Amino acid sequence: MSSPPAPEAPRHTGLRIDAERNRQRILTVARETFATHGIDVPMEEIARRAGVGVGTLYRRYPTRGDLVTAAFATKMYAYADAARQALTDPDPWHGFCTYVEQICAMQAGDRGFTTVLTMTFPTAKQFEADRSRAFADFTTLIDRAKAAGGLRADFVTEDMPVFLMANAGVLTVTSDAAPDVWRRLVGYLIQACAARTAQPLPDPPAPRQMYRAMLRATHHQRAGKR
Amino acid sequence: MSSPPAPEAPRHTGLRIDAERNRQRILTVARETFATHGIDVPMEEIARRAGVGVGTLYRRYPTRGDLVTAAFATKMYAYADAARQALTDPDPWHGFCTYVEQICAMQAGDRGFTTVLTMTFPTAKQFEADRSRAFADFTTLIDRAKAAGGLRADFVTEDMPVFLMANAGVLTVTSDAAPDVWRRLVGYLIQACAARTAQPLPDPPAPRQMYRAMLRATHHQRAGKR
DNA sequence: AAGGAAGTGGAATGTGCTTTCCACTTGATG
DNA sequence: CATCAAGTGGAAAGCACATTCCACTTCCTT
Repeated sequence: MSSPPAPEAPRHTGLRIDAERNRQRILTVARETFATHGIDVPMEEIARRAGVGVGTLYRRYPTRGDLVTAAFATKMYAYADAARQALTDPDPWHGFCTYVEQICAMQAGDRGFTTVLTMTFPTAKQFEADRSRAFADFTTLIDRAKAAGGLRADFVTEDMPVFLMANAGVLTVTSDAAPDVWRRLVGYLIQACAARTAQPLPDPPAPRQMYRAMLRATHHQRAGKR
Repeated sequence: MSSPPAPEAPRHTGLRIDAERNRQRILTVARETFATHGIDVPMEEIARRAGVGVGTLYRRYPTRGDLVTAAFATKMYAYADAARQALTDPDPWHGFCTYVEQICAMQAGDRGFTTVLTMTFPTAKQFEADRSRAFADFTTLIDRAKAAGGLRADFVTEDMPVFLMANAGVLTVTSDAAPDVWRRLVGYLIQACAARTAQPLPDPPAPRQMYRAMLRATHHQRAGKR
């Protein structure tokens, strides 16, 4: 359905077949568990659900970040792909709106991904490459949408992560008890992006700043470390 | 500066003076610590900083929720008061915008309050009474702002907590590295509230739903419990 | 100034999670 | 089918935090 080959396929890992089978089980379980419980689930629980010992889990994925990026690799690819796809929409403004909704919907459907989209994992090469690709394509998307006249001129690429953080905030509180509330937020946000409405806005963040913000420790915002 | 008496004053607590002094120290320290580190700081750390033993802290405030609501009582009062004040603005739309900005700024200035505004504490009577008063006055505020023509007709009271959750999401990620980003979000949100721009929105949440969402356990969203 | 109620600190206990380590098992290879 | 590198599980150690408990101290009363 898209251009480059999806990063699926049972690529040869050089592992013994039983080990590879375990690796797959771990990934499958991690995806499910992160989706429903968020990326902070105990490593122990993932191991248990996957039917392996914690030792096995740790040997394959020494840090939580390694497991997270491995588990979300394909979703991250899909994320990048969505921007590429949005570029093919004949109506750039419609493409923009659809894209924002679609990504926020991806967040809404996966508690882990909700968080992952607001963080960076500097050591996960492919992962961050996908994010960069998404950003690059998104930048093109907004340029077009501005040129075509739908999108306000002062919208910047960095506004997208801001929207994702806002959506994450709504989702973490409401996803159980009021699972559609995020749509309401996104409705407001998208309307605020329309050129038609534009009033001046506070300055956008510098890209460097956003990067640093998203860099926060994997083990979520731990309180003060003295 | 406002109508009812602020809940400050060294009201007689029936405690021995040394005990009362400790209680005050605990509250002061809790306010500072929650503000900079969020409401999840270890009880132990608050006790240490206040120069008391954990035992003392626990006897005075048996649960974290008790301490949190005690520490934020005056801020909660100020929160409610802000809505009351906003009603005195001769321009209802301006009053609305100022109010939303002001509350979001309160969140930005206090990591603990950021979270507190997205939760309910059913057992803290005064605390929840203040919240209700804020909601009630806010409802009046939006009715006026709609009547005066600035605010879109489909804005509802429940949108405010949604905005607060969104802002909380942005703040938890950016408050260290990019502390002004929340202003950008709020800029978008407020513009989206303008009647001038209004396009149909997804349905708002039911009040009951929002309540349940904000009811989540005090010990933050713990992962899965099996 | 003495007695007792009120208040205190912090050691102790318990829980939940991370992370390491190694004796044992299993699949691949000749 | 024997060998052994690769792989495994789970016990154990360590850490951070919550929460209880009670021998001791401090204030207040008379």
